[in-house]
Amino acid sequence: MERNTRQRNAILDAISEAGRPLSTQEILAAGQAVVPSLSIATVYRTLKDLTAESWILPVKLPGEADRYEMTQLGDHYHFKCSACSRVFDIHERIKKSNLLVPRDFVIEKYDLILYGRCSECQPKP
Amino acid sequence: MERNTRQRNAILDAISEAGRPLSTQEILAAGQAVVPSLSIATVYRTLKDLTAESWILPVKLPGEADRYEMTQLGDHYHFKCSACSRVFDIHERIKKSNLLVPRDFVIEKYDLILYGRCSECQPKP
DNA sequence: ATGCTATTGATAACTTATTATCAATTAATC
DNA sequence: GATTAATTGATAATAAGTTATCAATAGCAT
Repeated sequence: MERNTRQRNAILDAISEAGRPLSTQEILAAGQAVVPSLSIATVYRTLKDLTAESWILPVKLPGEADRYEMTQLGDHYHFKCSACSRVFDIHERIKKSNLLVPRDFVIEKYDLILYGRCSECQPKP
Repeated sequence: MERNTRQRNAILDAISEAGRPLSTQEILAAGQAVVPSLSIATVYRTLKDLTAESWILPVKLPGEADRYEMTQLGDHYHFKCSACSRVFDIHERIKKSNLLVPRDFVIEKYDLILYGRCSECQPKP
């Protein structure tokens, strides 16, 4: 892209300020809070551009559409709340020595996805 | 289902003998080796039935269609070869103490997916 | 402020995986 | 072997997410 538009800024701001991966619908809603006319087509277009320019990265969970987060977050994994469906970043690493595979298999990377209840979704005592 | 058909037997045999999760196309190919007329519609129908009867389970990887494996395998995780695209079972566990999340987050379950090269797909030295 | 053209918004089209349809086939019973 | 209804095969239909289309809008340079 060559022009600085309100839509593009709103989308990148939404992702940048979320602190967790956002779905396209979450990005649309957050963007429309700033630019009410924002359309889902522009969201997809802009996500594609921002991804190509390495500002953001897709976060893939099994059976779900891609979410997006800023690239500079470094290695981490993800926690999905089974109640509110939000995904959170977990900034911890697993010791690679804990990842056992048969000899002759070589690990290049791995994804760890945790499922459970986030702090806001604990069952009432 | 109420009848014992060659198609159903071929599909369940394929999954049972594979020793790893199979995609619908792999199941179709393996089944057609026994029943050449086997159609993809029958594969999907039978997978649905076998899943409902708990003979098999879907294996979900991010961004990919479900694969299927036998249910009795117990807890384990999966390794996908980036060269041949096959998925293998890894019968190891992670120590739960290695899974750190913020306080007030409660883990219910997790998926660990490894990516790399399987023993048959190592780069030539 | 004007003009040019990239970008947007609305929606149709597309994609890939899966499911529904229905005539033909076949397993199970007699 | 004939009967009958469940199952199959071929293909159309569906679903959900994403992309393409194109007239209208709005950045940016002048």
